[in-house]
Amino acid sequence: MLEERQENYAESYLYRVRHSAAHVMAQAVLEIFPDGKFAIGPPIEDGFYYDFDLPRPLTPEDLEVIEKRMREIIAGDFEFEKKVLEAKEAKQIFADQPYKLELIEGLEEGGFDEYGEPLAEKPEISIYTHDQFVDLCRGPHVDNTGSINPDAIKLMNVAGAYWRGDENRPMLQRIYGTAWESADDLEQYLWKLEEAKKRDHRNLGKELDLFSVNEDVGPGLILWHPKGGMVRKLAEDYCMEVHEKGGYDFVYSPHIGKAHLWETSGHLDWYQENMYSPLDIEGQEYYLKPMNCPFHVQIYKSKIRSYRDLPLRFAEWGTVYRYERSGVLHGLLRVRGFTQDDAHLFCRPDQMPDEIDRVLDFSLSILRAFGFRDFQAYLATRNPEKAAGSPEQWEAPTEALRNALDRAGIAYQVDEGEATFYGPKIDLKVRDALSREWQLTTIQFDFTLPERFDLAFVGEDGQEHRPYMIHRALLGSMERFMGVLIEHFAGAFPVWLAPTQAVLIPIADRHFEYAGEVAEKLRDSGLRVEVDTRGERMNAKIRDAQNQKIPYMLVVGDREVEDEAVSVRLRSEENLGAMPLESFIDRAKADIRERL
RNA sequence: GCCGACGUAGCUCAAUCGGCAGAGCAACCGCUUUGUAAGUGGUAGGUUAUGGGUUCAAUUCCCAUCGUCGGCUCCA
Repeated sequence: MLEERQENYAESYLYRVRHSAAHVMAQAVLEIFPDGKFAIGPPIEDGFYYDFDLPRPLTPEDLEVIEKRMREIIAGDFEFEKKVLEAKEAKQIFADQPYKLELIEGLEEGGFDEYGEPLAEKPEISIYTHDQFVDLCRGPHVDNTGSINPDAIKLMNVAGAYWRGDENRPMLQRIYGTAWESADDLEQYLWKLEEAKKRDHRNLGKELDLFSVNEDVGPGLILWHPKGGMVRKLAEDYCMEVHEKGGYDFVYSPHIGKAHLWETSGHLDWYQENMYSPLDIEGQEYYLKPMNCPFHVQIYKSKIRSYRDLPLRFAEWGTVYRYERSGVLHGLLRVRGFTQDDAHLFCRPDQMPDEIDRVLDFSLSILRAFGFRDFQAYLATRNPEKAAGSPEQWEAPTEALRNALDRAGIAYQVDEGEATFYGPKIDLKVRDALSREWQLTTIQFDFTLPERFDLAFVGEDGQEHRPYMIHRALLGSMERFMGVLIEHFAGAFPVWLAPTQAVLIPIADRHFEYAGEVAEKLRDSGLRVEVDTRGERMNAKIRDAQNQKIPYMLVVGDREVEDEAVSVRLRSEENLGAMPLESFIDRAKADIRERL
């Protein structure tokens, strides 16, 4: 599905518009900085960029000047002319452009296009010219610069980017721009960005008092406040309940473990750069756990396992700590300490396909319960360059993963050779309300740990056999998942997850007593209720409850006291009017049951 | 980590050329007793992120550190 979309995009008119806009921008930039060097400038989702090596950092004012000049070039209606030439000729044209020369050399050798992407066959070398500007480019472009709509382009921002994405190469300045066919499209896109900003979980986290990060605690470490803590608890309660029903056993493990454990598991070999420095305890080195697997493996190993015991499913909401470079931290989505809804499945080879089916279905049903409908899966297969075990060992699990995906009937793509060395995996992404993709679930085979820890079960034949081990996290991490939930619902959690489900709004002081009684009754029937006893007017209380995205606002005044009723207003602004308390309770319970 | 921008009251933001640090909201104390998105008056709130430097004088200029944001790279 996604792949198709991308293929279509590359052939679309809009793609050519954006590609052309990138060239126009490069011309404008190089007119301002005649000695500037330019690198690559492809269309991307929603726009384009171009990388430059310039004598000074660009400012927002520069962008305005560049954008203005772009409109002049567009108005000039210059033709885009393509010319195919020999590498030698191309090198002469770009003699003082080192990045272009490097690209030409790459093209000459074949194997890579001008964006550094691998190619099947050796490409031709071509240039595109418009006005006075020449760029190495395979196209395609629009016919004339005039085909770009000057009212539908906008330069967005400047950011650093390494040449060829390699941190050992020079840091270039990347200008991001967006381009559309019509001014309306541009406006709509900018609106969507605004909308995304309003939903930003970092802002909502503050406004709804869900969580914070504190400078003194440390970057990438989350403090859950009571409201956010409640949402998280509710999410965890639900998941734990279905895990128990789904045949999982709950285990708990410590936050630290001896160096020897991590040596055995191999983490100190291949994961150490993501691990924090060891603690010294009585002369022994202990590491904060970056993963839960070794502990679960040790629980497996705590006694002799029979084939009759399998499958074993050990689940733990396990908090792990991973070193992330300071620049990549991002709200709840990328943190240094987080809690995985982790589990490890140990099974016999004959049970493996069924286990895979089960866990994939399980994941989908949980994600659906949280309101996600649109899924995209990625099957990562063996990378011959770095893979534990033999190709034959990989076959059955890879097939099982593929079959499970076919049976589940969800869109998936195969990422050939993208697996980690220790086994094939499925990653599951969900699409949110703004149709952005978020990776949540991961289901990974592990060929290495059963070997390293010498895991075994006694078979029917009385002999020792090696179990399969599958690592899986469904929501991924609670922190990241909460961030995704906040953005998906724009903070308006479904009733079953809302930290406060109803707020009672007494109109005057004399209604406080009745409001308190109603609140007690609602709490008795399991609802999470607050009473707003501030000396504010009803209008102000409604406004605040609305901003807090509380599902039900229950106004009580003289009439309601008289009738033993509540007047129900929904956060959708719908006013349901007065109803008997029992009717409201029924309504709320139905909404909760339906997960609305 | 790297490139760039930024850091002022709990929050959102002002402060002209270097010249007494301010507003709205929130909080607190009053008045108001309210019928579906902000009633009203007052009070309090600051080592301008931290440390150093330049200057008669620094929120403002310089340096370092910490942190935040947009990207690169990586990823649950």
